[in-house]
Amino acid sequence: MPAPAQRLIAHLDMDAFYASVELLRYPDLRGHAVVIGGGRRHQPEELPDGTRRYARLRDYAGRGVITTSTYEARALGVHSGMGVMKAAVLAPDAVLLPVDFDAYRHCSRLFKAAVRALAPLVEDRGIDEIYIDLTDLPGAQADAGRAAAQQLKDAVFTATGLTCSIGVTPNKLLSKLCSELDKPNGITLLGLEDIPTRIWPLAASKVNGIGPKASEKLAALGIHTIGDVAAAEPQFLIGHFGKSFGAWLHEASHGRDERPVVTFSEPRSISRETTFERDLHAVRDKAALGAIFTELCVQLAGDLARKGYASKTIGIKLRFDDFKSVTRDLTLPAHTMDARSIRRAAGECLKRVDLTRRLRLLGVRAGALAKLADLVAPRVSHTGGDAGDDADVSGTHALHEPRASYNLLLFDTDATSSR
DNA sequence: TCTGGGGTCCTAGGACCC
DNA sequence: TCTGGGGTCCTAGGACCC
Repeated sequence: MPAPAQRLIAHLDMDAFYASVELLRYPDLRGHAVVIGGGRRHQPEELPDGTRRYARLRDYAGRGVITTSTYEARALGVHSGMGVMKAAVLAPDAVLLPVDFDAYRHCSRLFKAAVRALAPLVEDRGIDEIYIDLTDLPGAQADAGRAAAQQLKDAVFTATGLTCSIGVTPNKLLSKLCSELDKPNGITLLGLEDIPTRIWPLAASKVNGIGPKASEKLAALGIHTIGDVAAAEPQFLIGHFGKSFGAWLHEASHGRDERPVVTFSEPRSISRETTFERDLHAVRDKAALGAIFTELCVQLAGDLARKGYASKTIGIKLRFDDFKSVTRDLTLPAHTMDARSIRRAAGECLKRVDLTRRLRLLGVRAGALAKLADLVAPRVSHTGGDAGDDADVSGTHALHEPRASYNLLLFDTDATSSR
């Protein structure tokens, strides 16, 4: 019996994506330490002589984190996730630019379209990275995907003017690891036979799925590299990390991963949240908090409508001044996409939280989503008053196990609802 | 001077039903 | 006074990722 052909999976990761997009429009910053992040209010200023004046990290005051930085800034120790104020200590002269998601989304669409034109089996992994299944791409197997990877890089550059790094291996886990190995602007190919020499020396934390907590726990057990994990007994890992995660650690460390490239998936939740410029108190800042709360619900309702979903479970998220977070949620009798219904459900959730401490973040989430089209699928026509037709429709539904409730709460009729 | 915003998945206990 | 198991839904928290 012939063995099934080995898969050929690519992971494509854009190089310092947000920062690189900014350099397209501010080419004079090329070669400089540039950082993207913070709040608003630090747009470059166009001067009469045609040059620009940029904000520097040292000028910044307030909350906010670094979203991305150029490789020059990273060399100074500035990394994404770092507080801007902390980064300013390390690199006071670095240029600070505000985040412009519209621009990044535009470039994201361009590079993904360029890739799909060459290889259609693409899995979205956020704004700046994708997996691509090259297994059945004509000619790709001949050179383990090298020529295909180069073509993809060329196409991305032609479409956007941006570079990326690509890893090509038999699965997603290894490809994700490999796209990092020759960054920026690199191609890394790897076969299963290369795992001991090229994968096992890497830190365990490089594996997608081994985060800070798991790394720390592994380190406490004397396990630092992926090879250390691979050398551990599966039962030892299961004993310390549980049946599911422990077994996965063992498989992952040996480079085994059967997950397919998934070209489409329905969203599970949609949310909006905001961190306040200063911490707010439920009583003393009631008005401000209430306005923000309502605004989040209105935005969320807009997102649902735009994307064509209704939600049956509304939740809130609070973060207190001590950075502790809590969530509460409420499942409704029917799906909704109405801002006032969302606001009312979120208000019920809020009542279940102790609001003694001041708040730094408030969020609203819509879960248990159903596509609007599925909810209203069978015509709801009351024009003729044809009871027979209606009965027939609902009978069909009872038999066919509706995927979602029909009872879509489109409008809030409760005039006394809180504001 | 701390730490954004948008997601996914997993675990675990209790309710409730058969 | 003792004694089931399984399945699903709901809720809360947490790890992790981009």
